[in-house]
Amino acid sequence: MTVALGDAHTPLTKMVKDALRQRILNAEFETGARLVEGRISEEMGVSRMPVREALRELAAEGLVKIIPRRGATVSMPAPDQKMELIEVRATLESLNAKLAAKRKDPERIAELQRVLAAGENAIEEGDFSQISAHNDAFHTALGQVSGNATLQDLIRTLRDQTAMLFKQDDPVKVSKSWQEHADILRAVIAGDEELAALLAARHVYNSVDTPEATDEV
Amino acid sequence: MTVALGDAHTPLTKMVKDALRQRILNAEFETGARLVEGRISEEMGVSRMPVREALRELAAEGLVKIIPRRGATVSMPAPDQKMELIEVRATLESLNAKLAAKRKDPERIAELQRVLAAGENAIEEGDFSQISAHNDAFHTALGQVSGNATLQDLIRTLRDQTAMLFKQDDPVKVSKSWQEHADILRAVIAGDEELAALLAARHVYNSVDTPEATDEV
DNA sequence: ATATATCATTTGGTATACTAAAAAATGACA
DNA sequence: TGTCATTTTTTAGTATACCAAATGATATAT
Repeated sequence: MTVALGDAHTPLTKMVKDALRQRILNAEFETGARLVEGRISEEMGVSRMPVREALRELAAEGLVKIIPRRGATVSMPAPDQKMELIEVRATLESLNAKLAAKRKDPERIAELQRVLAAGENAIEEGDFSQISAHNDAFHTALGQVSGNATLQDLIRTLRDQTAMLFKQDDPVKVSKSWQEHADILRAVIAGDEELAALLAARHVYNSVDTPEATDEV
Repeated sequence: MTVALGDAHTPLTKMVKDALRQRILNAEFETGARLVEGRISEEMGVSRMPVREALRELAAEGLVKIIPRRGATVSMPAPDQKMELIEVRATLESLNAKLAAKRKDPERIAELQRVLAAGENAIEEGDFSQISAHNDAFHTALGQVSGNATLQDLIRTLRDQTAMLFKQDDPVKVSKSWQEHADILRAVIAGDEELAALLAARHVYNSVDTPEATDEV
């Protein structure tokens, strides 16, 4: 019984789950890789149960695929399923922006503007290390404005599921992306629901990491 | 160790999950009721583990709420959360209809028409016992036409979560509802994406079981 | 050499046992 | 009589144990 992640007071399942999610999203486990309960539990120094539960929960989120009596693997969405995910995600992000534009709660908007500025700053200074954190922050803040918590949960899940499709490493694309954030924000502030919705949807499609940079569609 | 649901070959977790879902949706457990692992496992004649997993899965679907060290309860969405759910569901059903109208695969459409006719028949004959089954069939078939499996999963989950808001017992409403189904289908067949989307969204809002029949909003 | 049958190993499903947190009950004191 | 401390009971979290299904390996027969 190696002590590694064990002890500590928060539910083990949660810790295991977070650790696994991290490693999956970091591509530390490649898609399709088997996630054997026993091996992971041993490695993390916990029993199989928390691992098992964590895997189930990740499966519910779509990051992991479980086949009865076969075990868990890192799920690899088929190409057409990727499109499906993006389609759904675009729709929900669109709704999110629309709701935000409808409510445009001043306080939250101010917060949103701070986050936006922080992100733009980072880019100007060429600091791309925190980009995905800034990205998260912006989208979270936007979610706060829209005020639909249920929607936020769904979007977060979809974001995780599609994370690997949005590898942001090209500086040009990143700054383009933040330009779009600013545009969305402007539409929200103006209360232009339709424009905000449109821009948000387009933002998702634009952010997809296409193998080669094709501008035409 | 009472034999009740035990033995049988499909994973126990699934059986327990389905049984619990059933009972929750049938309001056999009222919202807010505690779902104690030990009690349920005893009652169903299985060990706590499958029950535990089933509860977790139901929690992921939103039917159950779990608080660490406190256990599970039948989740009762707050009034404003209900609106959130409906808003999201309407949006996704709308996307679904839109995609269906875009693809309008002839075979699937034929199937859809059969389901629609069956439902209309049942209503004409005054057979309301199978209404929710017909409803499910129609929406499932429509999902087949749209072809986005990911979307179907999400919609199904949302449908379960909002099931209690759509108690269909008023015959007048039921037949109205099927009228709307027909309208949606017509739009899909015509390939009119926008109309299909609009009607589907409206259909969700119209189907909400308002305590008293207020036509104005 | 190939195919099939048998066996061993791995691994997931389920049960049981133990621990510790939280809730309920009890009792002491003001 | 009400409030607080203490004990008891309940219940969720975790670990371990066992079984059975699935997979891979080996041997045997054709």
